[in-house]
Amino acid sequence: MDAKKQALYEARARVIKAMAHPTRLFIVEELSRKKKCVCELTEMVGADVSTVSKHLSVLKSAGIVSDEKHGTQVFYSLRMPCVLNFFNCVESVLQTTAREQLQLLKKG
Amino acid sequence: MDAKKQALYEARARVIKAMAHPTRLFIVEELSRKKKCVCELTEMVGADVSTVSKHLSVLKSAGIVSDEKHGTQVFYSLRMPCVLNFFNCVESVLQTTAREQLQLLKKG
DNA sequence: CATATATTTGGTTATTTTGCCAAATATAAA
DNA sequence: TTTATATTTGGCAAAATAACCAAATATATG
Repeated sequence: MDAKKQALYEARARVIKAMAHPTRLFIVEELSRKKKCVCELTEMVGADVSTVSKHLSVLKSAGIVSDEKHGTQVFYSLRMPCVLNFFNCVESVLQTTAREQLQLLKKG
Repeated sequence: MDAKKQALYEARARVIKAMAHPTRLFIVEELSRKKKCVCELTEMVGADVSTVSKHLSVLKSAGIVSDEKHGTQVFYSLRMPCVLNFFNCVESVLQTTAREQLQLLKKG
């Protein structure tokens, strides 16, 4: 794999890696409903504010969410709703795997 | 976030995390064309066989690829082609971000 | 059975990621 | 300006990842 191709796949991986965390997936799904401030998300996630803030910064750096300041609060919103398409496929993967496991158990 | 929800998002994250590596993205795209043995992929990737084998095992554990043995070779194929949908969105994210950067540079 | 080829597994080291705490910033209100 | 609230940043320790080498396994062939 040459350097150019390598760079391309690294760029792609960076975006996907930004989604690859339970908390960040949760945040993305919540933001798909409605923009929310850090404090709301912190409350929902149930982790330290600084932790949630850092997760948001990962998503922002990847270009997945955007932020806007209103007074002292910062509201985040989903900038690329197409990432929601991931969920459908992920759900299929999980279901297919689960069904297959079930089959194996029946047969075994 | 209660334990049940936590578990759900962890399961989802496991699938996405399996994709979140440049080499694995490359492998997935190659397998979308045609099933390939470990030796072929190793050649294309240009890393140690053991490294490629481990990447394949990550993809397999996540349910994204499947394998079949023919003699001494193991052929991997894409089990869930829907993961290819990820690429479109990832490309959009990269493009949107790049265009925005360009705008900022023009204005600045 | 011995040999050669393909793949996986175990082990080690280096790097990255995560999460929390404490401290720094920013903004609004008293 | 002081105070209170919201958010980000720096730093540290624990955990997870990644890559390579060496060794183990499996399968075909001489």
